[in-house]
Formats: sequence, C-alpha cells, structure tokens
Amino acid sequence: MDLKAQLKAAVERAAADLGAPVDAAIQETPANKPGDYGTPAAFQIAKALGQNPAQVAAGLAERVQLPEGISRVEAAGPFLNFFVDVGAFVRGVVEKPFEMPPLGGKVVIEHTSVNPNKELHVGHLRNVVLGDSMARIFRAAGHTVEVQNYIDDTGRQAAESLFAESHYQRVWDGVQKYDHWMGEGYVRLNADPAKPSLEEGISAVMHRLEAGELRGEVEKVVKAHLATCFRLGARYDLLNWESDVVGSGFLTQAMTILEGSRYTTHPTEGKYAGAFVMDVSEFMPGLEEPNVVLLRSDGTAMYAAKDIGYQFWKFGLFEGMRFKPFLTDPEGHTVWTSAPGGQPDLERRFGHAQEVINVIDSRQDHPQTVVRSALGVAGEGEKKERSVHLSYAFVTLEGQTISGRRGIAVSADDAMDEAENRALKVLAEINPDLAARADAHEIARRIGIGAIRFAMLKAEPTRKIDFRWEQALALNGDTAPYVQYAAVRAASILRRAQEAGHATDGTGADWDALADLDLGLAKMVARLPEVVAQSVRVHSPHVVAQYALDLATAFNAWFNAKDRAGKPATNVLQSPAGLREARLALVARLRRAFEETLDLIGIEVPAAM
RNA sequence: GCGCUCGUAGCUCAGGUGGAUAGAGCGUUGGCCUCCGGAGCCAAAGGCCACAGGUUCGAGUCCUGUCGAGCGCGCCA
Repeated sequence: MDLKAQLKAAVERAAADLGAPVDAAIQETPANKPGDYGTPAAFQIAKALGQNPAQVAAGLAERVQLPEGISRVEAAGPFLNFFVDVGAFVRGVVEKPFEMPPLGGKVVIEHTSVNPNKELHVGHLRNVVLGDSMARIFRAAGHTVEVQNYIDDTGRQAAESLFAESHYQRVWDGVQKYDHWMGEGYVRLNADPAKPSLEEGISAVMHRLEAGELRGEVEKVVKAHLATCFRLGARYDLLNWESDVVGSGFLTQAMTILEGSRYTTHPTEGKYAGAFVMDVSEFMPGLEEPNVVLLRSDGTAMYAAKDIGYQFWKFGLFEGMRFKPFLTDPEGHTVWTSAPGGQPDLERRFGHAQEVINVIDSRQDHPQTVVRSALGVAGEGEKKERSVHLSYAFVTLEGQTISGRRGIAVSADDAMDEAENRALKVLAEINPDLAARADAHEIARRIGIGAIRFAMLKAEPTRKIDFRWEQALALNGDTAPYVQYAAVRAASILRRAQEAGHATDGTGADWDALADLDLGLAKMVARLPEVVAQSVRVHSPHVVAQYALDLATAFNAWFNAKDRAGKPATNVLQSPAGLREARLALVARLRRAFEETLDLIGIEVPAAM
C-alpha cells in the first residue's frame, strides 16, 4: 500500500473514532503551505458533528496514527497536514519500481483505420498517436490490449484510386512511396471535369472490390500506410478488412440478435415501411428522430449496421472470422489480418474484449453513439457502458479544412521528414560535435518524431488542433524535446558519476542528508502510478504528456536550484559523500521515470542532445 | 430547429472524486555559465476562469439559463 493510501486509511480511522466516517481525500499540499500531504476531511467531519472544522482538525491531529515514513502531523486551520520523513520517503521512491496494481480485462483499441486509397495526412497523425498512446498506457496499467486497424477495402475512395490507375493508364515507377502515388491518381480523378461520366467504371471497380478480386492491390496501399505508422512508432495486432467483416456474416448475426429486441421493428407502413428499424430513444434521449434504419426496404444494409456487427464481434457476441499473419513489424511481432482463406480463431485469440475503445474523430460522435446504443438495444447494458468512443477534434491545416480529395493536405511522411530535418539542423547549430557523430540521424529522428507525437497529444482530445509547422515541430517550451533534454541531462550526471567511480544504486547513500529540494523531486516521481490510473480513467493520454512536462520542469528547477548565497544547492557530484550517493540514486530513479513516462506516449530518449 | 463539444493571461493550453493565494508554454521586459550540458533556470508584467442565477462551509470544477464558437443531425459511406 502506498503512502497516500496509508494516510487515507489513517485519517478515516481517526474520523471513525470521532464518530464521523468519511471518504478522506489525500492531496499534496500547495506550495507555501506547511506539510507534504494534507486532507480537508475535517470539513466533512465538522459538518456531520456540527462542530468547528479547525477544532476537528486539531482533534484529528491528536488522534491519528502516523504511518511509517510520516514524521509528524499538524492542523493548519481546518486542514490536516502531514510531514514526511525526507530520507525515508526518498529512499522508498528510489527503491520502488514503477508498477500498477494489476487490472484485469482485455481491451480492444481500434485506431488508424485510414481509407486505403491515399497517403496519410497530418490529421491522421492525431488519430494514430492517440490510439497508440492509449494502447501503451492501458498495457502499462495491466490490461491485455489488442490494437485493431480497420481497412475499408470496399469503399468508394479505394475504388476511385484504383479506377484512376487504369483510366489514366498510370504506371508506378517503383520508387515513389506507393500510397502517395495512388493518391495522385485519386486527386487527379476528382479534379477531372469528366468525372461524372465515369461513374460506371468506378462502380465496376467497387463490385470487383466487394468480390475480393483487388485485394492484392489494396494490400499494397495498406503496407505503405503501415510503413508510415511504424515510423511514427505505432504498432498493431490485427487488421480487420471490411470485406471480411461482411463476408464473415457479422451483419446477419448482429441483425439476428437485434431482431429479438423490443426496440426493433419492421414497420409495414409510414416512411419506414419495409425497412428494419431500431428505436434508440431510450439510450439517446432528446433526438428529434429516434429511429435508425439498419436494413433498407430493399434489404441492403446501412453502413451503421456493418459498424454494429463489427462492434458486437469485438465484444465476442459471435465468431466466424478467419485470420492469417500479414507481416512482421519492426520489433519482430506478427501483425495478423482477417482473410477469407485464413484459419478459424479456435483459441478465441482475437476480439472478446471487456472494453472497446474506438479512436475516431468527433464528426462521428452521433454514429458512434448509435453503435454504442445498439449494445443497449441488444440487452448488453454492461458492454454498452464499456464501449468507448475516444472522440477528438479534427485537425485543420493553417486554418483550412484538410481535404485529401482536393489535395489540401500535408502528408504525414512529409511532416516527419521535416521534423527530423529541423531537429538535425538545430543539433548542428547548438551542438556541432554531436551533429558530426554517427548517430546524429538517430538522435534527430527521436527528437523529430517525439516533437510530433507530443504536439498531437499534449492537449485534451476535444481541443481543436490547427497544424502549423512552427508549433507542431517546436523544439522549445511545452514539447517533447524539452522533456528529452531533461532526461539526457539526468543520464549525463549518471555517466559522469560512473566515470568518477561513484555508486548510483544507493550504495553508501546517507538518506537523511537529503533536503526538502530533493524531496520535491521524489514526490513528483511518486505520482506516476496515479497519473497512469487517471489517464486510463479519462481515456486520454494528455494526462501523461502533462505529467512528463511536470517531471522535466521539476528536474530542471532542482538542477538549477541556488541557495541563499546564490550558489548551486543541489550539485550532485560536488555533494558530500553520502548525500552524493543518495542524490545519484534519486537521479537514476528519475531517469527511469523519464523513460517509463515517455514510453507511455511512444517517445524515445536520445543518447545525447 | 434539435443534439454533442467547447469558452481560463495578447496567443496556445493545464488545472484527480468540488478544498488552501488559478498554473505552464509562446510572445514582451530584465537577470543567470568560477558550478554536474543554456534545447535550460530565475524574476517582472499580464486573469470579473464568457455572462447571470443556483447548490455548498467552500465552485474554474456541479445544476439551470443566456450569449458566443466548432461539429453533427440521409432508407449516404
């Protein structure tokens, strides 16, 4: 049990003794307030007992049993504040690895799901980075995570790009990135005044796609997409193809389940005559039109019905899909794909989620709520509650709406190229020796990709992002390079200590020599598990990104701290023996915290900067 | 019209289940290398937390309303 949990229990016991059981909140005391952790519990107790909060706090202070590691308690007016034993606390933090109480349950996260007809643009980056970071965070929190990427291989967009290829007799030179090349045909077709007369040909391609005849063509685009996503650091477990979702009978099975619901009907008259309709008003109050058409009166399926079938499958409501390995990712893990000729999933390896997170932009809020409601309609109330739409605001480009069709976009590949180039340029300016090293490109890669990822997730997903080079690729301020720099600095201290023969593992440490400055840093490190828990709770990685900044700020402030005489107050290597080893151990733990935290959002620490 | 999301410093954003004097970055101004890395640190200036009510011992946070912004509302995908 960690310290805060122990404090909470202690306060609650004391409150119970006073005759007023409470749910005590333990929080860090604000700067300039006495103590390290405190609770406003006296307010609640005073109210229950009809007494003065300050007196209650004083009473609690006398009564509360201090857990180990707490040196004293003090009532500050109505607040009850605890002072930690500095040496014991820091030692505890240093010796305790990052770990989370294991959470059970499998989580399926769907992200990316980019139409396979054109290269990714900067707007897609947000989706990929959000989804990939959530996957990392949920894994760290102890969940089993399966990342799925939905391939819409029967859609109009894929058909148009493939049609353009033959219509314009385009030939790929084998050099240009394949998805970019396909995208050019798509843009050309949509700028072609003759396009309205080409519908027949496009339609024919759609039929061939549905028949699975062009799977190989689509796969080439998908592989090009994955190259982009891998470069960003994203990883996948399974590709689900729309044609397979349909071909596996998910639609039929889902409709069979919904047939049994009292919320679905086959109206025989009125505007929905002949259709299969779902009434979602109980799950989506306030709608003008509570009915959702699932099957048209001609028997064909609405898109929503396919989505519902897929979502039902993710939760394991039925089986029927076949799978085979698709390719190997940069870490050597196999990415699987649905496939007509694959093997049945006898071990129930895929799907069967306890929770499903769909990363889709906020324009899909309404359709996603319909999909979610369908679980309620099917009588799966618990699964409905654990069906999460991670909704984010669509990215604009210099104030303009991004449009792949009209070619108004900056590609994800170009953005990453530019980010790495800028990082390399800055490196050459401020650290020419480093820029001449053999690993300069790897350093620039980590900085550039880190900067982009961080820019895409440091704010809440509901925030609009207007992509501008200067801020997306900024290397100062609230950015990944700021955090990376702090981590590199920490490593630099450790390296020099090792060169000088000092222990960095706490051997020979005099913990009691540590000061309040050091304590502040240790308290920041200790927050990581709570941060992860909160990120999981709110389904957003921005919490982790903000924490990474806090960690770096705390370290930089500590690193530069001056005493009253204006001399460095925390110089590790020049600290007296004992204190030096304690501080080195703290820096070593902090360095790990940087790596652990940045890894949660898919950012790597460079060897040097 | 209805629904969803949002409104915090000049700009971009943080702000655990409501708790102590609302915090960062960018920009502006002024400082800091006799000291482990200046992509850094310190300081100053900058706030009716959109507005009005309400709940509460306590509201940036919860509720209602108003104003403003974005998005969505098809037997399309």
